[in-house]
Amino acid sequence: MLQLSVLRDQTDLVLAGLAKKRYATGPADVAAILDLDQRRRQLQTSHDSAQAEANKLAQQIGGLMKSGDKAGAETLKARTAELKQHTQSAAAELAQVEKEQQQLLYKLPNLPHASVPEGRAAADNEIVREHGTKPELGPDAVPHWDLIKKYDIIDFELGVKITGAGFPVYKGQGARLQRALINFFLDEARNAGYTEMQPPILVNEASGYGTGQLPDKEGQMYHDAKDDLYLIPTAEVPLTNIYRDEIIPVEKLPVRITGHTPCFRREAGSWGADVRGLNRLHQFDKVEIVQITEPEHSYAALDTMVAHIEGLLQKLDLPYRVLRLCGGDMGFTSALTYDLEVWSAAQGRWLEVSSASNFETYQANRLKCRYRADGGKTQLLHTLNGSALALPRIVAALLENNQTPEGIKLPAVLHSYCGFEKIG
RNA sequence: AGAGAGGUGGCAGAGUGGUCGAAUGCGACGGUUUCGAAAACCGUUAUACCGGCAACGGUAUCGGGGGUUCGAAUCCCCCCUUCUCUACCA
Repeated sequence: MLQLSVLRDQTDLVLAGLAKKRYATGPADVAAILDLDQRRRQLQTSHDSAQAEANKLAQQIGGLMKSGDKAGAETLKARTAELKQHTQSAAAELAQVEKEQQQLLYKLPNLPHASVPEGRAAADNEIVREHGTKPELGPDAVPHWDLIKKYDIIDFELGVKITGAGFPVYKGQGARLQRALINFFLDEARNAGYTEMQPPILVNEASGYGTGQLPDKEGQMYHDAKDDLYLIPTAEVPLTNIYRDEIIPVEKLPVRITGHTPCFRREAGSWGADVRGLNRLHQFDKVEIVQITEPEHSYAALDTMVAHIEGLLQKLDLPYRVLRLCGGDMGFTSALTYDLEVWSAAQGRWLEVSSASNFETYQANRLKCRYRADGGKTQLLHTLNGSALALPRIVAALLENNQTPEGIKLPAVLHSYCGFEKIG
């Protein structure tokens, strides 16, 4: 959520940012918010001064009652009745105005960082760098959805039977590979200074609001109506919400945490050729890294996160590229996002395996996640997160890129984690 | 899930309708003292919003929300949560 003070004091900057993000109704929404803000402040002032008078009178009435001056007390009571009417109507209108303003604020996306390229869609994203060489596969090479059947390591039909489409069953070496990757990613994160956490994978409504999944995007999450809990779409939600309503002591900064969780996405619609096999699932595993930093350090932190993720891909020997997302393709809450994509040799295309973002104060403002700068006023922190990494497409690339007639040869770094060197 | 008891500031813990943003203690911070430290003493020690250039003033907040009242930490209702016992389970 954008800060009101920024909307007020830097309106032009906000409008330019919203335009870059391709947010159509920016000017109208901002104007409406500022109008409501003016009204809100008037109401607040009027309410507060009436309440102040009423508080004084209440004290005087108390004094009169004690001294036995019933008549005097009654006179003052008449005045408090008037005041009460005023404060009540002002409070009611104030609540209404605040609610409207809040709803409009929730609708506004974050402003993009200056380095974010202009653009509307994925084709406009900026390729920052490419690393590694794409493997040359033989003529017999097949996509991962054929490989998993050949080696019987991931079973989609079985998942359909148990749950439904998009919930695969990992079997034998497939299951062990999953566990190996999770352990590898967590160990790497820990070695990079992230504290490992195991958060709940169901979250309440307040947490959904904190990181920006709610309102408006509830359709993308599975929801348990009976207990009003949401299955997390990413560990970002519980991990970041650990720091909701916290004033973090400056010596504890930066916060660096990591966690592995299953992730659940309803992904309504969008089925087709691009989403075959492991490319898009309703349930998948992911290791997430989260940082919370002072504002002046957040972009350096984002760079270290991207470097960490690149290190993982290098150790897995996967060719990858780093993209800086354009304004139109970025997430709603992000100020700057790098996507990392690995080359899927048999599909002949890039697969997104990680997204690392700096949210600046956008989430922190919703979360009320603050610190105290130099003993002075509290100030909003910057939140960041990145996938390090999401498993399914990594698995897809590992299977496809490393297929040989003798089986799938896994990268050396995974041998001890898996307990085997090849699949098949 | 059933029964009972609780939830007060960073922590502990008073406070059952009136001047209570809240006693007291601990902790933390600043100062006096000291060569330095401890001890002692003095002072400070929440968050948000509104007004103000500021100093400062106002309002709200005693788990959350609503209600009664001129006035609520205190009374009433709903919800959340913690503990004890029972039930159930991993």
